[in-house]
Amino acid sequence: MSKPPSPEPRRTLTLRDVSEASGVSEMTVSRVLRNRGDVSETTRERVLEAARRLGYVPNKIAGALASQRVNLVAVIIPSLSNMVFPEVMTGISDTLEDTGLQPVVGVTNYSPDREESVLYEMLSWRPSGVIIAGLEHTEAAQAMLAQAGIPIVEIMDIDGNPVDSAVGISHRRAGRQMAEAIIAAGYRNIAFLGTMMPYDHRARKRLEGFEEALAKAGLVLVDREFYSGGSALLKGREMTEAVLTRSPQVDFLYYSNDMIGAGGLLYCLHKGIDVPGQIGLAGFNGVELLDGLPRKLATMDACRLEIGRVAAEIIAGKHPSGQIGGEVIELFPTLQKGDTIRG
Amino acid sequence: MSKPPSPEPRRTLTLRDVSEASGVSEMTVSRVLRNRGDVSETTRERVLEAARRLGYVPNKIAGALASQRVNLVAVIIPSLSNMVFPEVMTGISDTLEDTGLQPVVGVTNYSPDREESVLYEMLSWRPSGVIIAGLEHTEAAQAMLAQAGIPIVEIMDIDGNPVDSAVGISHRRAGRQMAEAIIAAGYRNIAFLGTMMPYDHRARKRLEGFEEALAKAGLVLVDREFYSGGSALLKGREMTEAVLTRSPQVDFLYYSNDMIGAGGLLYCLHKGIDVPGQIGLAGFNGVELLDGLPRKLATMDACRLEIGRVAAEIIAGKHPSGQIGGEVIELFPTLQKGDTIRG
DNA sequence: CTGGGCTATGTTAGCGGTAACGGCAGCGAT
DNA sequence: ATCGCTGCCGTTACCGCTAACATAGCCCAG
Repeated sequence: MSKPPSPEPRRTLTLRDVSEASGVSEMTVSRVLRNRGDVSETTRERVLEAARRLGYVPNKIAGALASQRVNLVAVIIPSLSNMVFPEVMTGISDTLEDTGLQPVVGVTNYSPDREESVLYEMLSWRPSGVIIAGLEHTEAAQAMLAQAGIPIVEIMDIDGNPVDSAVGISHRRAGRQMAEAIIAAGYRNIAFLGTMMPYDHRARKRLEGFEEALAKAGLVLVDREFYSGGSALLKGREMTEAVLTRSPQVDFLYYSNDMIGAGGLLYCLHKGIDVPGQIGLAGFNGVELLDGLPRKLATMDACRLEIGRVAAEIIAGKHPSGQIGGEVIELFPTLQKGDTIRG
Repeated sequence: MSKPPSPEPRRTLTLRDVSEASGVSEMTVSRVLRNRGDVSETTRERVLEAARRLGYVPNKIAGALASQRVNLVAVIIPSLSNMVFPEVMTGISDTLEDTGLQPVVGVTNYSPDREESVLYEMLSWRPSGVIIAGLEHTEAAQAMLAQAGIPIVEIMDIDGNPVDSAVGISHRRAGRQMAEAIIAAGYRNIAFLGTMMPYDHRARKRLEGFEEALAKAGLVLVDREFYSGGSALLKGREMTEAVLTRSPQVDFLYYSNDMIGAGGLLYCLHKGIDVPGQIGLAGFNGVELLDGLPRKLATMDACRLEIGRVAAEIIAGKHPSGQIGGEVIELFPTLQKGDTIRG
């Protein structure tokens, strides 16, 4: 593989190279490249031409050290492979787009220890802000966030005490609302199917809110089934089969996410079960995927895009509230009954 | 929101703070914190204790500038919201895990210009390597890659000329193979349904290979349908309906990805079409999702995890081939006939 | 023609670390 | 006693860039 005939892969270029090539001081080159300060049009062009010709790429490491400013925003999330966080990312990226800030993602795989170390790693690059999923962190992580001296936004969830700002929905309330809708529709033998991950606090809170509302109506879950890992769609089928076999009296299945709910829905339809007459179904997240299903699954959207958008606005200091930090912004998901809750 | 009662949000800590707190030189602190060089056990502990107590987080910006070493690997991909790149990311992360290297993702949304600017931005942080999707880049991007002086790995595709190394599959060959299997199964009236994105070169190459094999058998596509954006599952349904309405003679539908293929499959099953008797279906990617479908869609896995793994190994300099760079590693996807190709 | 206020550019001093080298005990071998 | 180690730690000189200030023309009011 012969590389293109570059004269010599010489050491990487610096401002000095550009300054020499264009006959001005390094400072002037720096000013041109950052569009800062006054530079005459003719020098500007001479400098730009030289930079382009040499293929100069500025060294942000040196720049950041000198200016004590870093245009990075640390974004720490549990996973990229479900449908929810990529959409949050989209909201963040879109909003950051024209602020000069850039998101840098770290993935924790729902592990608190990994979260701690990812956070440490990212903070060591001195970002201008942190967006981090959830309100539950290790003690050390909490301390780092509190001491960082930069805006912190905890996203997705507001049931707890944020370090600084928070943007999200109340999962407890979401669980409650869904339970109320289900009860109102006349279902009484309700089962829960969800993830077992010990650290998915938001799924846990939804379940808590759900059971709370059931209790208020004098009901308890008739059955529950948990899973971890694997193809969510397939797991949804399997779990549904397991529950329906074990507890034939069940008339409603509440899933902790849409993906397994979709699996359950496909299973029920395949089995010829009357949905929502005989059995009702509901999921959580409001993922786009559902639009393509034979029947629309009842769900609640989690305001993912909006969460990303608002979090980014807070970091960029352009949130309408105008506050400096320490705000808790609650968003309100809407319940979409779809075709799988009767009434 | 009162913060925890930290005595004073004082300026951020430096090595000097730790060195004063532990009564040794900054250099020694640096050595302890990096586990490098000889330090007596007692001083090491004194330093660590002080660092922990103060909550010191090293400044990698300064460190990187001084040492001319950055433990970041730039990963530049078109999207995070389909199922393919997250899995590549997983392969990369897993492999980088114990090398001290850290991936940093940039997303281009399939836009060459955005790719160029993301690349520029990332190179300005002087990463130790670049993993970038595809072989097609703007001229400027090509130049930057060639000049960067660090290992570059272009992933997913090997039908073209890599700047340095490449890891991927031949999409042209993949398209050909699928066509051959379809023809061998006796289908003759074949339609293509896929993405319209002008910059999805890999989908384009698959289609090219596909048509090439058809031609060799004296066949041409009976129909074709393109889309962009929206819920892939839903689009799959809609496109399938459109094609079947327009060209009732069609007996095979080749989709450019599994997601729209799944939508098509659900549509066909819903319409009571005999699959694979009356109509056969095939997708591409081998996503886990398919496992949960009522019938398994024929597909070809794209070796996503493996691609990520190998790319990361090359960057980390621990690929078995032992070469320094400039290698092209072709992986071979396997065709899974599933339940949607007869025979 | 002179001082003040531009504008366009250069100079100086770090930013917070680390590479490279230097120094100095302590200690066994000669 | 001398030498040469090795183990531990400090000093010095940057890394490549930018904030802050200094400087040099230049124009115009007084």
